[in-house]
Amino acid sequence: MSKIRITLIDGSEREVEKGLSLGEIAKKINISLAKEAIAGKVNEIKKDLNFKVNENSKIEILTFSSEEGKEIFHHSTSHVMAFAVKELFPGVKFAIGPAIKDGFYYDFDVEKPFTPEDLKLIEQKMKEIIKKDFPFKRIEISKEEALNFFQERKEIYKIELLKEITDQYITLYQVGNFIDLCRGPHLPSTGKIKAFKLLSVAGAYWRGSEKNKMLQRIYGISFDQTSKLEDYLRLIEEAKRRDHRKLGLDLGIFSMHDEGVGFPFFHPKGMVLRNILEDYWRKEHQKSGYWEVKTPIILSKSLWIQSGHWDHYKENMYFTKIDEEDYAIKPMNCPGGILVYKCNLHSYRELPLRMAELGLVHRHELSGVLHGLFRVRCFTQDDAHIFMTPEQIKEEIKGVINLTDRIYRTFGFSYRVELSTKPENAMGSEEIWEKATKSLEEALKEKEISYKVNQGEGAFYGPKIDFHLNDCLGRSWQCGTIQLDFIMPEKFDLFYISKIGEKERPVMIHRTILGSLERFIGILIENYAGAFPLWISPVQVKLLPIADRHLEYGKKIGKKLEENNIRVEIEEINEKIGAKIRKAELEKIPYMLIFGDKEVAEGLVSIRKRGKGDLGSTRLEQFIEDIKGEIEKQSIF
RNA sequence: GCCGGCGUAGCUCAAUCGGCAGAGCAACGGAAUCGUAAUCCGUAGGUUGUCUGUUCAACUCAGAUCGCCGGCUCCA
Repeated sequence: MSKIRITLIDGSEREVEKGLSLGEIAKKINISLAKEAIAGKVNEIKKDLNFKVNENSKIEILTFSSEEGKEIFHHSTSHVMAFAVKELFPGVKFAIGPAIKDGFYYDFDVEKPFTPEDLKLIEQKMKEIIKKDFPFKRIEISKEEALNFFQERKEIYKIELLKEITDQYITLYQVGNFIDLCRGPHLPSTGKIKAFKLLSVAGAYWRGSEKNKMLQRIYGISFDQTSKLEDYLRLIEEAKRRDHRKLGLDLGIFSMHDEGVGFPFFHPKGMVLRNILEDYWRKEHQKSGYWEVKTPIILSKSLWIQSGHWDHYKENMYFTKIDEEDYAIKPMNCPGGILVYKCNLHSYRELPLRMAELGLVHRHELSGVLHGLFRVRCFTQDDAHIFMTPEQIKEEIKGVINLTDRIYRTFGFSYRVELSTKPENAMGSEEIWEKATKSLEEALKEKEISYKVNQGEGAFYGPKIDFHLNDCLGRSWQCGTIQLDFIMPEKFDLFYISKIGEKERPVMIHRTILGSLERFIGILIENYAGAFPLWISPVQVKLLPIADRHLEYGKKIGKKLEENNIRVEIEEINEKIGAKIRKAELEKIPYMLIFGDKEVAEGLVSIRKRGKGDLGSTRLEQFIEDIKGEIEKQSIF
């Protein structure tokens, strides 16, 4: 029997018999690898485990621990779900059923939407299918045969998909008696799916377009081990426990009301938090050479026509009338900033001119997208507009990246970066867009930051870099954005006087770092589960007297703490110390100071740290010194 | 905006087939003055989101409407 050479991912080579399947090769490499094998890659192309290798190749065996393996695993589970749905609801038509970041979904066209009870039935059926360990069979047929096959079954969505495939041969996959159009690869058999759960049903448009029919989408997740499913479900529970909408209300940070849907109300504790963030933000921006401005919320329609918002952003804007004249509530801060720039004649010596604004903008978002502080109809952008010469672009962008990085780190966030290019409704020439996009790319490359490109997702006036924060549960949130703009300066005829005394056109950067103060506060609440780091905690210290007669001492030390700019509250409720502690713990206050006869007599305080417990007693002066140091450090623990 | 689910006291949740709306926590009053996550007793709290209808009778059934939740689309 002839032999072939295979190269493994670690670079090692070995000789095997020609015509072995990937699964058999896996067994030769390592028996436990063969057990875990999901599919494989031959010369970078994903293949089923029963794919026979007939020539020298680079081989990789995929398991659940790789992203690609996981994806195949989820995708196969979606086929199992579709099979179950076919068994239980014979009339359904099948759309698409891909793997997604967390699990998979399948879109079905059904007469009646699925109910939660239906999900249980489907799960039950899936269990049966998995138990029977059906093999996934790959079928290769001509495009014409495939068309006939799906036409007979009136699978209109599959036919639509098929028509777009230009390959001569089409692959189908069969599990039991469910045959689906699919590129594969798949698990060898359904028995590999050790744990799965159907999570939710939701309406979803065919091909994501509002113009198309709404289908029923079932979301699910699956794992190769039961314990992983349990971990995942725990994570979902944990996320629910941290929900900023609930915590925000409980901790007195903000509230929402029917009287102003999408417009958050900030409560006293929330304002403390917000003001701390703003103070910190201002300090950082002063250090980085920014000036701060404030521009009005309502501005004349003519300004929005000139800026292009009237043509490109009207759907999202609110309007009003003043003295019979049309006005708009600002959805962005840039036109206001531009008017400030235009007040003076600017020399090249002033550039780059960095103008920051904590600007309150209003945007009409569709009612269905509103979500706590994460998605609102009015929010405060930590905006800035930088006016500069074309030569300064790259350095300025790098400067913004540095500032962003520093601010995110302060809160303990890592992040990833995306670059969005020219959208369909863009203003300005192809050439300008190309130049702008290139500057952003170059800055990222020089900073050695890896990024993902989103084709066609830029703003209408320019390409952008987006920053996505990762929180402690592994979720990500869009916050910062850097948008390069050659168009507004043109529209508003901005200029500066160059070295040789001529008028030159500046370039603009629009940028945010926190993104929206409101959203950022929501993220902080969830990331810290409401237990804020000391330096941003609305209340830093709670004073807990053992008995009523110690209240007076408490007021004295409260005053001393206040004199040292420490945010303090005293507990005056008539309760036992255990109850007072419990209350303070639930309020997630970082430090509790407890004092009774002993402390009053000796001028001490007993320190209790949130989540940690009793730290013993110390002199008040010592505590003040320590806590001031800790606040100064902006420690995130 | 679209699809589905849900709206009962400040919060968390009960109320059988359509038959007088109830509990815990919180609040308030009182007793106890207590040493590191809940002391005990009492009081008050409601047009069951809103409107319309069916019915002898509606928290319960139907329709409309507002809001919330999960998604789709969109996004800071």
